[in-house]
Amino acid sequence: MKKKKEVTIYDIAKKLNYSPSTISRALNNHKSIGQKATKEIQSAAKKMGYRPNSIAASLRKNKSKTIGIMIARINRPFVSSLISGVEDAARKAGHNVLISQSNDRYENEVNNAKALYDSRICGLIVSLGMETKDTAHFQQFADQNIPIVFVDRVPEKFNSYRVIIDNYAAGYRATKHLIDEGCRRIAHFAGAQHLNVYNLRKKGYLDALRDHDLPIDESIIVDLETMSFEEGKDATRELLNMDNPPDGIFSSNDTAAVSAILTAKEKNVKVPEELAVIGFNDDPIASIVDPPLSTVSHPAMKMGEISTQRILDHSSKNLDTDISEITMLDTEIIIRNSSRKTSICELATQPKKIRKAQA
Amino acid sequence: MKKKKEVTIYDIAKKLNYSPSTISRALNNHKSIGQKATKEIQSAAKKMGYRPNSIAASLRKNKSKTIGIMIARINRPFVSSLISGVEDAARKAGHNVLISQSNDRYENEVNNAKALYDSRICGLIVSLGMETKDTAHFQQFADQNIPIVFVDRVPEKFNSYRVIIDNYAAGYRATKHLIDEGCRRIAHFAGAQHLNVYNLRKKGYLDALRDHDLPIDESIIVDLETMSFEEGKDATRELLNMDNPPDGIFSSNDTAAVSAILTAKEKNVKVPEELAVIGFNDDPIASIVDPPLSTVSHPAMKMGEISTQRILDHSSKNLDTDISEITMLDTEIIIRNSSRKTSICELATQPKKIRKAQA
DNA sequence: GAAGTTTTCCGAAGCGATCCCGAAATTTTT
DNA sequence: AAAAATTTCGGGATCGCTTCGGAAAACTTC
Repeated sequence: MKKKKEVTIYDIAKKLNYSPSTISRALNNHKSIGQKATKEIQSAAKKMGYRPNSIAASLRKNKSKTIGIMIARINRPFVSSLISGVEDAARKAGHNVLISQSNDRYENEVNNAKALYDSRICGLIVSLGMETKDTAHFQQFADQNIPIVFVDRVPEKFNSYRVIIDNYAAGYRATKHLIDEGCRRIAHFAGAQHLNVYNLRKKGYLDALRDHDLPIDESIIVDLETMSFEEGKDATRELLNMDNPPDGIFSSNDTAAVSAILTAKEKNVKVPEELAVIGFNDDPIASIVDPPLSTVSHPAMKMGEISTQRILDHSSKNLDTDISEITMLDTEIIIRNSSRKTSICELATQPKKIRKAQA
Repeated sequence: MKKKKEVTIYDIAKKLNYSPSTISRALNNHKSIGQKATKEIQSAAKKMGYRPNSIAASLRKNKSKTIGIMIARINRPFVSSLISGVEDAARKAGHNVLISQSNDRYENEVNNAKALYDSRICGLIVSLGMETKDTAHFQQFADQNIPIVFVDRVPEKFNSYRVIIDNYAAGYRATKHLIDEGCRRIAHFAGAQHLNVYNLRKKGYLDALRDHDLPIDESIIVDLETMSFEEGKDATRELLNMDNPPDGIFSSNDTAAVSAILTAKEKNVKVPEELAVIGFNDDPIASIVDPPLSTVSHPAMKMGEISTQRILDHSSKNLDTDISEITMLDTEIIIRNSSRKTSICELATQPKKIRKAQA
């Protein structure tokens, strides 16, 4: 196992007849080191193939430049875009990104929290898993003044940063849009209600119905556990088999919404004429399905960037973790043909943005 | 900035009247420590809220339990699934995963390599960026006996691990499938030819044509730079405007293939009757587009798991990096309606798997 | 019971960098 | 030219953990 000896600051020190401390400072452009010395040391370091050992630096400084991410599953459009945004922003600031996925299992989330803690991350970005109802496993970070940013799926109460969208407003507007298009009996695919995102979207849906004097029928409000394609399919079948089937569906995600469209087509129910559909997330499949799916778009990547910024700011300004700062971002309702009953029919692939859900 | 004092092994040592070395060993279940002592120490550690500092351990042991990933962009179906597989496997083995994306820029790839090196990862998993033609920036890892696993987009020559699919065979079979369905003039959307994946798929395409005595027409072989939706759209338009338009397209990814389907529909060209289409990757959009897209499926998550396993094995067996081991995985051709001209028409959403592209 | 084995634990030296404190060298001021 | 101020650099402790080599304690064996 051949292995080149790694070059350390001691090696450079010996070679140039400086002390290790001077080398360290010179490499970090410390002002107390002369210009010639700094230049000499830096070029020698490069020539010798020196590479800083950030593990050693982290240990000594007692803080790392690593941001941890906890999400349920990476391979989902929203999540991977979120992470992409985090990585971009972190990299620009010279930070690394450690990922961990819980696969929506609470137990994994707890263990991942430990693992991330043990590697002494300087900040944590979390989107809660499906099963998570308790947040005690995050306390250890707060105790050590490690900033936590909850994104999208956030807990009710936990002093920390929160980067979210206005789910209530988005749910309200999505529903209102269907009403505006002439729907009078709108079903709802609701997700796990202990999660803020699904809970608030449903609230928005309910209030929109109320405000427009439409009856609320619990039989067409379906609580889907995982909001999967199959669940959506089954739910749509049942809805369409009712004596009094709905003329619209507001689904809290695109996966279930797309399955609704496909299932309707299978049963020769015309979308949007007989069944208008609107989803949530603006996943790639939304613009591909036929007819293209109206939906609510999340600024996923931007949410990642902002979350990262919160952590960087927190660290640089040396703030305390017991603050509670909420950042609420705009959503956009994207109208496509799956819900366009009355409007003039535009090109299917041309999304038309209406005014923001949140000013 | 309140901050609970962190508990170290010294704190435990003082409290229980043991030496720090004993604490360390007990916590690691070292056999040279008595059972009662081990149990006593471990329970005290838990009670005191001790959490190991893996940074310190890494420094001392001169190796970390962190696997680095370099990819072009996270928010793509294939890549995010790959990463998901890596994370799952790594987590099971008690390792962390550091991610970095180059956004297909060579310069970023070089810088990310430095950053990952500086954090002393124990292994690297790479899928090359679009611009990357040179692999010198990976040499530093090999020099330190840090295993590198190239996945999917791999370099021609570099002693390391490689986890790939048989792109040639897949390209051949995809093309042959179109021929079998009756296509006689098959266009090809080819990606950047310095990348193995696109290069080999094209080779397979060419050989399939030759073997079936079909002419090769360079004017319907389109080199798309990024294989984006827009590029695919433009290319399809041009192809369909030809005096002698193709009756089939084999696209090296699904994005461009889907754009071909949508563009054809726009121009009232019937898919698959007048234009059969087959893509590559089996992205979620493939099964959603109408008609559903035939494609070649990658075992993305499994590729991630295998890559991780290579690194873990390498570390545990203390192997040398100058080996060259290739793992070639099976692909599956998934036939959907976008290419089903002759076969009995089955349910659109029912993929039909034909025999493996590679035995 | 003495000698040999085995088990159980400790001391201390690092891993590679950072940074406080002080000293030496240089420049500026009087 | 001496004193003061400034710049430039070095010594050495330290971050928290691991591990080699050895010693003390416990247990075997004849």
